[in-house]
Amino acid sequence: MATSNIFVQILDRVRKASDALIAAGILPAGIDFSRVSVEPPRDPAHGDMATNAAMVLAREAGRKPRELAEALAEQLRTGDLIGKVEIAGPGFINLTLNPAAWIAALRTAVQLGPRYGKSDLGGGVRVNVEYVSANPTGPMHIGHCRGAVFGDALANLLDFTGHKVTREYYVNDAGAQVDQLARSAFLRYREALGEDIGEIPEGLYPGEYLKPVGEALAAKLGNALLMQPEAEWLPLVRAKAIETMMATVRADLAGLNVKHDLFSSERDLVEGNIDRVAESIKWLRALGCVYEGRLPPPKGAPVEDWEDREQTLFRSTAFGDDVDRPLRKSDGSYTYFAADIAYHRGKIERGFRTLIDVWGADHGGYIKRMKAAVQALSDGEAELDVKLIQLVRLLRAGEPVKMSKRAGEFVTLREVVDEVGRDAVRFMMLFRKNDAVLDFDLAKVIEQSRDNPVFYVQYGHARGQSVFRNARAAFPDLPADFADPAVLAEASLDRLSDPAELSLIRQIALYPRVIEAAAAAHEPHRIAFYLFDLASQFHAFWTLGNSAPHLRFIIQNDRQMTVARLVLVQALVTVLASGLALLGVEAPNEMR
RNA sequence: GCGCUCGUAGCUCAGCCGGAUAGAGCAUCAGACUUCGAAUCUGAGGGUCGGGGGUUCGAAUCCCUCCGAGCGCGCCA
Repeated sequence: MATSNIFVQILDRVRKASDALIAAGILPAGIDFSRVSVEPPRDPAHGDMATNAAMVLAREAGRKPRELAEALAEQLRTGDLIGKVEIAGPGFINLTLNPAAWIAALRTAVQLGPRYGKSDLGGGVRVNVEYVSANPTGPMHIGHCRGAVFGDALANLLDFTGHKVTREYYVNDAGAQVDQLARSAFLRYREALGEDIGEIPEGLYPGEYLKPVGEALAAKLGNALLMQPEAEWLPLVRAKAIETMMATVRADLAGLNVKHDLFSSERDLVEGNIDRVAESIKWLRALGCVYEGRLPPPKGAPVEDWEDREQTLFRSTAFGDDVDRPLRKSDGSYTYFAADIAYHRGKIERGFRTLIDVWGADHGGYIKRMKAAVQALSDGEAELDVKLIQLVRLLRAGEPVKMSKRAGEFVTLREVVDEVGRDAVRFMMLFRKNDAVLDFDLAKVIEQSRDNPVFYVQYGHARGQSVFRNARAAFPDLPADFADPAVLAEASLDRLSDPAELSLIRQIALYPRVIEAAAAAHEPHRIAFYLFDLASQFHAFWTLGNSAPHLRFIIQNDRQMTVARLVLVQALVTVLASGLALLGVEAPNEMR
């Protein structure tokens, strides 16, 4: 796939210029080109693009940056892409492209349509993205949803950039929490049989969402469970409760349009044919990464029931962690970490060398040991990137929404989606860096104003589509498809020469670069910010038409100009729709 | 005490794995509707990028240190 990233195309030109200098003996052969970049300058007066090549290569070449810049500039002046080459500051080479180069970029965008911005950056490498992985102990709330949307968008983005992505959900269906879930459900079962259960005891789940589980059990089994000891009824009730909760979670995710390829069960790791946790520990022990030993007592907040005892430890300090980490609890069962090791080992065994985990920020202290485990499990060949998702503060018109976790009263994801819509939730969750706290204001996100970025961007798309509707009324014989190469070849795109038009085209041409950077950094929020900027430029250009009628999209007596402008609008809606699709947000044709 | 994530305009935040004179929105003030959607746009004021060192041709960005905030610190997940 040839890149549609015009910055990469120009970087190739710079590389060719360097090659020419190598041939001329001005640069040494095999010089390190890796730090050379071509980027848009902050100040438009510096041209369309700037390269740091002369400054970066100067040292190794043993030449002054400006002198080298002169030599490179001379080479860059050849060819038809670049119109103006200037040397500035300490050795920047500022490039101004010929308008034809921008027009070509515009044509590319329209012609590729939904494929514009796609790249083979990932080279088909398999990437495992694990996200949500919320405990099946209740419906999803607003906190879970940010990680869900983030993971989903990141997976979309990686897929778009040539990675083979598997989307996973790790179901924590083992351990003490789901046992407590089972006990809570059992109370609801007794309640359903007519018993007065009073208050739900501390430590259990008080939410009313478990009532249907109790009722279903009562309807199906009558009072059969009441006679049994806990050891007998618990697995049964637990399975029913988990099944019901996971069905809820899946429905909640579907409501957000968050997709997963695979739900992996923690319980299966232990209760399958093979105890994969024991197997993983044994395997690591053979490598010398697991041993029996003692840990120093924890610092900071004193632990009341601390007892010094020998235990099974993972040697995470060998991989940069602060202390070695226990794999078994005092009752002999595995720690969460031990199971997670087995789970990640499974990912590696399935062939993944790039792992991405999306976690809540409160799990930050867990990163080092998990990375250490992945190092040990893969002999250093797999890489784990953990994306921490900061907390969401739910507001209504600036006031915090009251929630009491103890009473089981929290605003569920479903309620939020029902109130403000999936698009608003998804876009806002991505309109912030993942590691920064996010304020989500239920009142603001449904505002129809510039203050609300969701609306602002979607309105940009709708406005673009309205141009087509109006244009077809004015010129009934317009081409059906502006992405048709024949239409594009015939259109007089060189008439798009106003500075405002070229500025909009430049922003459109930036899209592939933004996509690649966002994918490389695992930061989908960059797309959201880019779309906001793009919409902003479009709205600005639109308003120019108010006072300068010749800059309107539809020129009644100039069909040729109208077609050229429609191609520009086509590019705009193409990119807005593409970016919004990556974020999982609708691109509406009208906002009414 | 240690570790992690942070600290950018009055407020909310961007700042593209080191680039040139640090950007946007809100708020404030001043403007643009017989308009292809004014649900929008234009302009102005507003900054020691928490403080201080260091690396570099060049630092909001990398390193050290201090200050401040949030999160975490066997046998919860």
